[in-house]
Amino acid sequence: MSADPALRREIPDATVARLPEYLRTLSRLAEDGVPSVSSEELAAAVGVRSAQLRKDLSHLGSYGVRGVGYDVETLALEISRALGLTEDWPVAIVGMGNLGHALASYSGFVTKGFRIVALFDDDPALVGERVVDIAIRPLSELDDKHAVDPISIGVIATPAPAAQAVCDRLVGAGISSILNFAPAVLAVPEGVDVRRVDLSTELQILAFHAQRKALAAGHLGAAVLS
Amino acid sequence: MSADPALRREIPDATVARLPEYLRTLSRLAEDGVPSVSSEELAAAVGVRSAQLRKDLSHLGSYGVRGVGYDVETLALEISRALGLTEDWPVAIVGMGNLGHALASYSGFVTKGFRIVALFDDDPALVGERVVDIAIRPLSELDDKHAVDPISIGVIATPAPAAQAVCDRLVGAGISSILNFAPAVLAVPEGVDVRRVDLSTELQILAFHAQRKALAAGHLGAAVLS
DNA sequence: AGACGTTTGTGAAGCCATGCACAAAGTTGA
DNA sequence: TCAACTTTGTGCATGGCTTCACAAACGTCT
Repeated sequence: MSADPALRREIPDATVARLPEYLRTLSRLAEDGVPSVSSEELAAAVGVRSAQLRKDLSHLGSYGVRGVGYDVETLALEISRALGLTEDWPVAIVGMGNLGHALASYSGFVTKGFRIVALFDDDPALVGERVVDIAIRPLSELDDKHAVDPISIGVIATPAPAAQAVCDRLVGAGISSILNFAPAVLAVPEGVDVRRVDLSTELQILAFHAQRKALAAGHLGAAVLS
Repeated sequence: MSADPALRREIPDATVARLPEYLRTLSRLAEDGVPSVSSEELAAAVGVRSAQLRKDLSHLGSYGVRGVGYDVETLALEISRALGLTEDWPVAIVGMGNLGHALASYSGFVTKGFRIVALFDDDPALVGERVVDIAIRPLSELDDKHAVDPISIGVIATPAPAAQAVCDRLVGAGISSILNFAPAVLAVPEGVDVRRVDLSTELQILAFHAQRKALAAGHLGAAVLS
């Protein structure tokens, strides 16, 4: 009757954001031959409260055994299913500068569930070069349906000024999941998901806390400014 | 009397996370010669609600003019001050593989407030190489106080297995702000800030939503599983 | 079989963040 | 000078996430 809670219920965004972390830790445990974990142990390894872990997992279904814990293999599989990693997602990277190269050869990319199927860059000096056994092509070929396999996820690794135009092309090609490394806010139609990863934003957040600590610790006056 | 609200009041983390975005947009407006913006305009450019923008800015102080809006230059300066970007933060990158190279030459790094002062890698094939005019050195020199300028922020761009050991070294050298690109949870003492940027986590979150969309759109049954 | 110890799954409470709606404050024009 | 208009700053309500605390469920040992 009731099939898969993961596909029926609503899973909170905050929970979804933590699932990859749980999965990574579970995979490591599985490699080490650990058969099962308690919520307390797993939570400690990931760095969250055990109650939070249990509540997160409860959104996927009831895969634990009371008095025992969770079977590592089973739980890893269920999280994979919830995240949609049981099927392969074809990924394309646009912008093959330093960052694009790093992303393409990043091992974590290939792990599970994702497969790079296309690399794009309009720089003639880069077109034709092969990275991880895939030739870099000009972005114009993205529109050509016959030249490109289906793509589920587009990664933008271009400079900021080019990001919006690239994004429009990706959306035009039917891609509705985009990972944006360019420091730019992208305008997209309804139904398209954009996640942004920004190095300088992260640095600035660190700087804020660093400043806070510096002020709290040493010279907590520093009022002699204006 | 009351000096700087940014240094006195508590600024919510959620607000701090948005300030860099506001700052980036304001900088672009300043370059374009725009003298002032309303909360409505700025919010639209960043992609948030105007009420949220106003509430965020209210935590820094009262820098707007009713009936007019915010002076672009002034607001940019105040956000910079709140984030601690009026002084330079020396940054070190550990792990000069593909990602480390990309980070070192990433333009956004140099923009404002941050300055790369050291590059480390223990691979003999990399030691000595110069990137952005800085020579790569072995990590052992980090401990040598005389060989390294003060460092405020450490960036970990190593493979996951090495991350914890590198982190321990950074902390041992007195660094209390760490940006971690390795897919690993780092254990650090109280008072040390770690922010993690993980590509595969972001991809997995995208995959979750993509799966959700696929199920909702097409075959919303798919119950023929178990 | 039954009692005991352990761990899950979850109601309930508290907390933080978001969004609304409006008074206060400022500008512009007559 | 005064009225009309614009936009900020904020009290309040709403919603979501986190944490607590405990009953229900399971295995184990006698």
